[in-house]
Amino acid sequence: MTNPKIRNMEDFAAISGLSRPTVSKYFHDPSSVRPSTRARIEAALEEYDYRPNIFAMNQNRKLTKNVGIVVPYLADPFFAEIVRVIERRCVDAGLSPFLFNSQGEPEYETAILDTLRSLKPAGVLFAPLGRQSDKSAIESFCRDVPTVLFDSNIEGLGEAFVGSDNRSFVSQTVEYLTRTGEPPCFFEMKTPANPNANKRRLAYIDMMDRLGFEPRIVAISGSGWAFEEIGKQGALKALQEGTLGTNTVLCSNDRLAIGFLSAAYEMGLKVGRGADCALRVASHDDHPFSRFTCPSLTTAAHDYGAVSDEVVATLFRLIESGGRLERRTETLFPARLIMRDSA
Amino acid sequence: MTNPKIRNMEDFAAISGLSRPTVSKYFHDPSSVRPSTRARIEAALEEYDYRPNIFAMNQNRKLTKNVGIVVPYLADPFFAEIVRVIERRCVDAGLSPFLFNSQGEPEYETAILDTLRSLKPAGVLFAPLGRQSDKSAIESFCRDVPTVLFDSNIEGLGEAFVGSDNRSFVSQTVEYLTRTGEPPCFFEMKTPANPNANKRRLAYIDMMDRLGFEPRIVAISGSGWAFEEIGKQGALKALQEGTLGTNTVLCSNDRLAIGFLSAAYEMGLKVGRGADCALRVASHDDHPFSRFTCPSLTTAAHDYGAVSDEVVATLFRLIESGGRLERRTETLFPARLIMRDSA
DNA sequence: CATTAAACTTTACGCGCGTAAAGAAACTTG
DNA sequence: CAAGTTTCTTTACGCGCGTAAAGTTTAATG
Repeated sequence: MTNPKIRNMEDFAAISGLSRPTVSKYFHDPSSVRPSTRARIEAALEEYDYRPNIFAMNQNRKLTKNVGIVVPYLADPFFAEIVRVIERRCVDAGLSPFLFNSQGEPEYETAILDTLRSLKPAGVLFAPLGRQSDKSAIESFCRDVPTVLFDSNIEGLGEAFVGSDNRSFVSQTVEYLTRTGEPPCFFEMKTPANPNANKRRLAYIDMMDRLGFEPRIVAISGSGWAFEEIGKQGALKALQEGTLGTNTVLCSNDRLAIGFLSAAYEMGLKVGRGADCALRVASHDDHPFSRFTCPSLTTAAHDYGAVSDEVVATLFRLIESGGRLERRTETLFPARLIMRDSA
Repeated sequence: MTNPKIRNMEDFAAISGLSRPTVSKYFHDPSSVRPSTRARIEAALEEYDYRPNIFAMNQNRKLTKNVGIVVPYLADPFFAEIVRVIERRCVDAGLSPFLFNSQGEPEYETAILDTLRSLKPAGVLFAPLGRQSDKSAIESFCRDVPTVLFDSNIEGLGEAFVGSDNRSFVSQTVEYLTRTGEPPCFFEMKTPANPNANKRRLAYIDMMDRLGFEPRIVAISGSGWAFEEIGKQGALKALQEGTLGTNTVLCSNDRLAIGFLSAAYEMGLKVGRGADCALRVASHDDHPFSRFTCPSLTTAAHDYGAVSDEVVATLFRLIESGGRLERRTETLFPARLIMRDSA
């Protein structure tokens, strides 16, 4: 079938009876050539499975079609899920997504930015580590490469930020919990890595104040990204020492809650709304596994679809307007309360 | 600081007082130049943060330092975890890992292979979808690109396979369960996507035969990668209809088991070893979350570390021997039984 | 059918680097 | 210190493609 070996675009242009610049134009944008020409190229493409050399292509293009996606911790199903959606959208739009995982480490994050810089991406979707991030490295990166931040905002950096409205998460859970039972304490890590955690704590305090209740923070120790384990140990300790001060617990995020539920189960404490239950537990994020916990977790859900859509849409706007936006926008999506069995 | 703008290797060689070919050699292998020369380059590197253009670099190199990593479903924490370790090893070895996610779709998997081909990687670590994979596409890919398969084997393809010994998983769980209680039924999807599932079923049947028990397969319906949901629905159905035929359930994998436990909890069935328990549930994989289920899950664990190590070691051997190995090796690691509370 | 715009061909240059060859300079060794 | 070896410099070419300019063909329009 593939009799004459196609070594490059020159060869391929020859066998399809066109000139190389025309073929080059086609690969840049198939609709930029006459339909009849396009048909000829695509017919040839069927027969000889030629693909332009990625490296040579990107070397001279002012703007590549590469898109960088950087997340702080890919083993967290929350990010895995968001990335899955974003990646697909990019491919559908003819872009080449390159996925990077900071693995919770600032040095790694900075190294990724360096790599990314030399990939000359048309745009980057970047969820920073947060508190631990090397701000100056990110700042310099954002100056050179069109970047959309998501999940964790860093004030003023990047061309735009897309994320969820932490206030909306907390106000809904706190409102629901106070309305249906005891006011909740707030269960979180002492030194959270993610800025969203801080926003949630502040929103909790504010919300409790507003409703006329005394805020009560249960800050557990532990660092890193093993949130479930940290939550479990923290919960065991808090439950044994009785430091919760209420029968209602609002966890900062679902992964901590998963640990909490595990601890409660081990201690024989039944969690839920029923009269026979010792505790109510609610949380935030709608982690992919939160519907399978025991009991299933009442939580405030990210609008995954809307966030992903907006992130990608912002990226496209950014690319189309040549890498810079008029002004930095911050888009926050509200949460949706999901009532399950845990509270 | 960076007064003269460094635009390319030429410029950089000039300011570091060396010739471009020498600098080029350094970037190819820092130890290939005299220590004093290396020091000069690295000093200059400190001052002017030059990085060679990735695209130009790879264009002419016969062998790039790129490594492709392809997994079937990244939102599965099992893969996320393995990838995390593998990625790190590659970076430490001076290779550039590129991560790809097949997202459970054969077309996507094939497209990734095409992309990967043009990335001219030194080697590829590839966990295929399995049954759904386009075998001929993979075969052709493996002919062109040095590939190590992992997780799912495809007979004869790739230069090597590294995975876990399904027989070892099942024999340990079956032995343990039969020894300590009723013989287990085997809970699995009717049409599993992954070939490991088939091997586990066969090992179960074989093991039960050998121990003189009647094998009993509970095959639930459902397709795709939402294993927890499939397991939960299947478990609800099986428990309501009483089709298990025993109080002991061995799930094909942890994600199904997570669904099963959720179903049991909702039905008020207590799972565990105690006298007050209605069911025992065990499984395979040691999924990152299996220690946080309620009750915590008794399971047979992959030796994540050993598998990752061996995968990467095989890749390095493959690269060093120029992309081909003398003979195709298949390395299987045994499981380790982890007794927790569910059985 | 003439006019004009769009699409194409030809020609040519450049991107940033790999890499090879030949000779000069710097290190080793006895 | 001479001989040999390693490392470096100089020179030069090529990779596969982007892209620009100028000229030619094709299609669209009145």
